[in-house]
Amino acid sequence: MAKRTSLEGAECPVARSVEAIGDGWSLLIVRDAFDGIRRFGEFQRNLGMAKNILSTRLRSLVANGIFDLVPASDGSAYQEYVLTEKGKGLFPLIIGLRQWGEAFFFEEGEAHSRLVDRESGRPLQALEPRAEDGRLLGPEDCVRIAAE
Amino acid sequence: MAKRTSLEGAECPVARSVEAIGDGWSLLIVRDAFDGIRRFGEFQRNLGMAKNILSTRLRSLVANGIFDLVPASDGSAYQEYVLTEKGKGLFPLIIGLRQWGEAFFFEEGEAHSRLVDRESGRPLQALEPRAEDGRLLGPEDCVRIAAE
DNA sequence: GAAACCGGTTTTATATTGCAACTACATAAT
DNA sequence: ATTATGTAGTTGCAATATAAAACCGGTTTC
Repeated sequence: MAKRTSLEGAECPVARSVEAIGDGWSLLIVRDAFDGIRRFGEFQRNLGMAKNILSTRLRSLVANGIFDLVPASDGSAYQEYVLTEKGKGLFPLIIGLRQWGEAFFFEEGEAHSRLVDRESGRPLQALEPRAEDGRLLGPEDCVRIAAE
Repeated sequence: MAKRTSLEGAECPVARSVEAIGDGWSLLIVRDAFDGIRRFGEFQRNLGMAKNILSTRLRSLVANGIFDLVPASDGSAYQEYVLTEKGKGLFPLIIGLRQWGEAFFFEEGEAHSRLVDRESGRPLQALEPRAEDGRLLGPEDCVRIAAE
């Protein structure tokens, strides 16, 4: 997307999020991070992406406070990319991507990787937007109001 | 991201989703659609993006079954882009982007647009991944298992 | 009937991507 | 100790995508 100057400092939270991770590779990198990937080479092999791009993406993710660069946990002289609290905050988003993909891009019975609750081994509940009082909300039940 | 050949037909639902909407503009277009935007010119003015890019994005979103192109509802000879059921399925994802943005990109008290429940006028509950039995799940409580 | 509007496409310049080669340092093998 | 291999990048270059502006044919408004 390159410049997208119209979005800098936007008053819409969606726009700011998109500014930080609204790019396919970044989302996949974060997905992998949730699966325990931490090292540059692991990301690179796993995603099959060019190293220079991975390099710039990771730099940007670190700059955006989504990853921290810390000394490797295996005692080697290398470093690891670990999710910050902000990065972990993307968990529902990645779940959302996964559930939407499962619902609309796979045939019945078509094999795909699954994300399961470690304790029960069963899939998660579908994410559902709800009102404060618990009512289930669809797109038509919501209104966006501009910044005051 | 251009080619990303490594992702075509991926067995990971996240990857397929990213293939379809993992691009900043597409996400913002969908966000606007949830706010009731339907016409080419509305999207263009609203997002401040180049018309040629909007054109290719909308074409791709239609090709991916996220929007339908239908005759304009005002009786004019023009057409409108309306979300399909699949497109509406992105609602939780957009909420996820919004809530993450609100949580991590705004200072306390900093003004931003809000999405509220139409009935109560109050903000939504935070999206929370849960196990089937209702337990709240964090990233550490989940495991990804490969396609069988 | 003229002027403005709508929904694009075309053109052109610039920025980003992706690949392959290269580098510097760390670790492992002989 | 020397050599090989692995890690984590960077650099150069060609291909591709993006952005801005001009253009264009039908539509609606005046």
